[in-house]
Amino acid sequence: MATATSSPYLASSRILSGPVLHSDRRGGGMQPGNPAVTTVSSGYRGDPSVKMVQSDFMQGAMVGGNGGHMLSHAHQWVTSLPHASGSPWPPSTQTQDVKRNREDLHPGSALHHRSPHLGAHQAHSGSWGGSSASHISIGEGGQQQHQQQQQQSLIYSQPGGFTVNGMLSSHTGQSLMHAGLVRGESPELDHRSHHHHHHHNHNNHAHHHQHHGVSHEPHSDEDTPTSDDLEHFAKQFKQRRIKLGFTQADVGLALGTLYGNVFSQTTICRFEALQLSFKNMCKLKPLLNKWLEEADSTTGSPTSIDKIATQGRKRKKRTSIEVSVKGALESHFLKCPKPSAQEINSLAETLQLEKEVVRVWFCNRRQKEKRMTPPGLPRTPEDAYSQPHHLPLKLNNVSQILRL
DNA sequence: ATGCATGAGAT
DNA sequence: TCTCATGCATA
Repeated sequence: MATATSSPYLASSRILSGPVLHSDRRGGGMQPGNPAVTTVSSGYRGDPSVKMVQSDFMQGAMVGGNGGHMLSHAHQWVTSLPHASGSPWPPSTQTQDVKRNREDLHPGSALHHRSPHLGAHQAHSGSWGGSSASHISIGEGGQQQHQQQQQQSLIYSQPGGFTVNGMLSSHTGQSLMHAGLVRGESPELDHRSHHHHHHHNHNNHAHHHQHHGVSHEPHSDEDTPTSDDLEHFAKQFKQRRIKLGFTQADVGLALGTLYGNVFSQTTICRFEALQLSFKNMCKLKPLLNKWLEEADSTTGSPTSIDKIATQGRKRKKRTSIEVSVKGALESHFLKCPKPSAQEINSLAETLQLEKEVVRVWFCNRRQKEKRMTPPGLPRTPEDAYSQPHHLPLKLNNVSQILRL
């Protein structure tokens, strides 16, 4: 495999369609001594224009240790033999260029039909002032993180009208009736009032909506859902989405046309799998909820959105790190999740990886640690018991809550 | 479904 | 530089 062929990042070639090549897995092991391979690809990146508002809430420190119980993560990196191959990409200068455009192009949109029925919406009351937080000890291993960054973005709600792709706004007044009538579920969500009162707060945008007295449920968006709400919603969402015959990618695109925010299949997938940070989950939920309402209220229509060509930007090829190397990285991570630049350098040398690759690996590893769901999230309650390790989720959120 | 990557913002 | 939100490219 001629991997690595061309320059690592070609800056100017906008290869539209040519899948340049991909090779990555070593097949025969050429190039001994190379722990990682990289594949070439051309990519584009795009559309920096979207952002959304989000309340910057907690973010927190996560960790594994906690008072509850174990926290060691089990992971499964096997030590397999290293295949060697790949090629190191030369230190190219990456000049960046800006580009904006949308990415992703794919015509397909599923237009299956959807069955009219049910609606799921969440009803949680809202603040989770009393959610399950209480006392957990965080911290350990390493350091405390404190950080909380908030990014603000704006909200875009398209002013009504235009219905993209055929979906006319024919929502049958669902907006009004949701929580109230529909929804035949809500097993165990919301309020698990524990003790404690936290005021979450500090959000820049104050939103206080007036409650009109009754029946109307609080707009399901806008209030901070509890982890259970999110969990429940995600599940419900996935189920509906599938029934309606949409793919994760379809949803991502639809969100773009509907609200101006395009999301990739990846993001939708992560949402469903609760693999996003709590804050991120909260941000996306309203949008997805809206899409859901639109989707099941619309009666058959093609979702067509054309995609414009994308212009290209170069993306560094993805480095494929060998299992054994990953194992080494993992070990180090356990010892020190936040290695200094120096440590990164030496590690990189030892492992024969680009320093940047190592740095990014740690960043990603840390991020992973912060997700809502631990690596092998028990899919069923039963599994929860059978699986000793991993925090039963939600615990993670607690830490976030505690943060503030 | 995920691994590695990019970038904006906060430090 | 890190964190965080996101996504291309992959398996």
